Amino acid sequence: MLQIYNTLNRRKELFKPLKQGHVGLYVCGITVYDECHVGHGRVMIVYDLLYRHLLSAGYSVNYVRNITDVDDKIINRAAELGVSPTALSQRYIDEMHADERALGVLPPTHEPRATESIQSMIRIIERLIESGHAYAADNGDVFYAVKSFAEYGKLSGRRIEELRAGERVAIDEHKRDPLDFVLWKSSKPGEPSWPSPWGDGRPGWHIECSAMSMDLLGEEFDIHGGGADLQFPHHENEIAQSEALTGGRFARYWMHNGMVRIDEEKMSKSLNNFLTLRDVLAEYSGEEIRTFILSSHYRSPLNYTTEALLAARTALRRFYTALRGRPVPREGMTHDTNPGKTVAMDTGYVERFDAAMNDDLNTPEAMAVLHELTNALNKDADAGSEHAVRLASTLVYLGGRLGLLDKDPEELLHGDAGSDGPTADRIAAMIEERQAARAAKDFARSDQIRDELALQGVILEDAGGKTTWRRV
RNA sequence: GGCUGAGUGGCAGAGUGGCUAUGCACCGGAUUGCAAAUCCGUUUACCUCGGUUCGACUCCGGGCUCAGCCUCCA
Repeated sequence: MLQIYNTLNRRKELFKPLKQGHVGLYVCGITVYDECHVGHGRVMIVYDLLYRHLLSAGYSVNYVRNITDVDDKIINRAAELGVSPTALSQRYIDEMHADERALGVLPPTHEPRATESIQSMIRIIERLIESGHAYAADNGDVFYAVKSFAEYGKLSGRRIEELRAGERVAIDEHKRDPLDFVLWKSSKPGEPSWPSPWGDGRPGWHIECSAMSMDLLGEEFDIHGGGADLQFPHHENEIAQSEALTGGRFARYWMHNGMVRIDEEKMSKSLNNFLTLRDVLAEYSGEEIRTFILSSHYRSPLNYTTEALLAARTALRRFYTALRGRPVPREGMTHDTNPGKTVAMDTGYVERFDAAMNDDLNTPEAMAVLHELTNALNKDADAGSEHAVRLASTLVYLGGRLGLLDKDPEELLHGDAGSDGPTADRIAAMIEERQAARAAKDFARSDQIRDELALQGVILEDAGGKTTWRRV
């Protein structure tokens, strides 16, 4: 039974979907005005993991993750670069998708764009005005009246009187109350705009998510996720808009992933201390980045360091080394496979893994299960034994549940020669020569060959009378 | 100032009212021509001060430190 930490109540709760067997999941995606950074990667991976876990538990999941493709930052950036906002956002949507593929992230069921839901947003705003929760200012802006929603602050644990609106940013003179936030923004000439009852304009950020989630998941749905930095005010405002509109509940479980840090400080655009996924992918594989992100619990802060990425690389290599040369029936190894059905599994490890994942996606614990499984597998030298095949299958299956270990071990360990590395043929020839030297007890020559390859990033390993190799 | 959350061994990082997390690193051993990989074993811990308890790293309270939010942010 899955337990999820619900930010609304600040504790783990048993997950029960509204509709048996089905889950509606909404995640706040990104604003596409630049390349994704590691923090965005964490969001992608964390909710991908939840998605996979729900699927493997047998749910049908409607996973919606939006794209904000109209926003001040997009408009400004596009103007700077001299391109249209549409072209700019499309470019970064494509880049985001490429990053996701590299990280092994499954596509969500729906990926709505804000600009495709403008009519829904306008309808919601109209109804909010009718019910007295919103008001139009004389300049064409529409604001949400925060004090009209009695439960405002229930997600983030704040009280309206404690908020220091205006302390850090000048208050918009058109607001009746400093806390009010914009639902509809009048546009200046040349900016992207849509006609509305309040004049040409564009939606405010918060209303997008209310509209897109309700369009695709209904007025009330199961899980809403996003980064911890969105808790306030974004998610609080979503709740205020949506629940004021419907009079019922909006999302039932709120999940928030922790921030990625660099030098013990939040990685973010505004602090300009971010590393793009593109940067990191030049140095580490998507699978290594994914392993790094899975190494800590999703709600904890995660510090980005070279050491941590290298540790992920080491862990992954350990798994693949254990799987090397071991037959694993690959059919039926996808996320929706019922373990034990098509491939013999070690149910003990699967149960421990499930228990860890059901405990609010405890991935460090799940990874510990994989390590113990690897250890057990390494102890069985007979690759063809039924026992070894079962353990190897279980390892590949559980790795797959995390979106890992889907590569061929031999290919992965052999890696890519790159521009200056020796080719596989060259290595094979040198290994052959070394074997001859060893047979002749010419260990000086044998070691010379090994050292030479090591300098070129190739490690030789003699085991069981055979020599295998891998790139560092 | 307010609201969240966190402080675990050299590092990363789970967890539990009394019983080995796990991985990396280190040290010793096995294996190896020597290595690598692998296996076995060992060492290092729960911020601080009080309280509850037969017993607390684990519960409660104070303190200290750190991070996030109170502007856009994943």
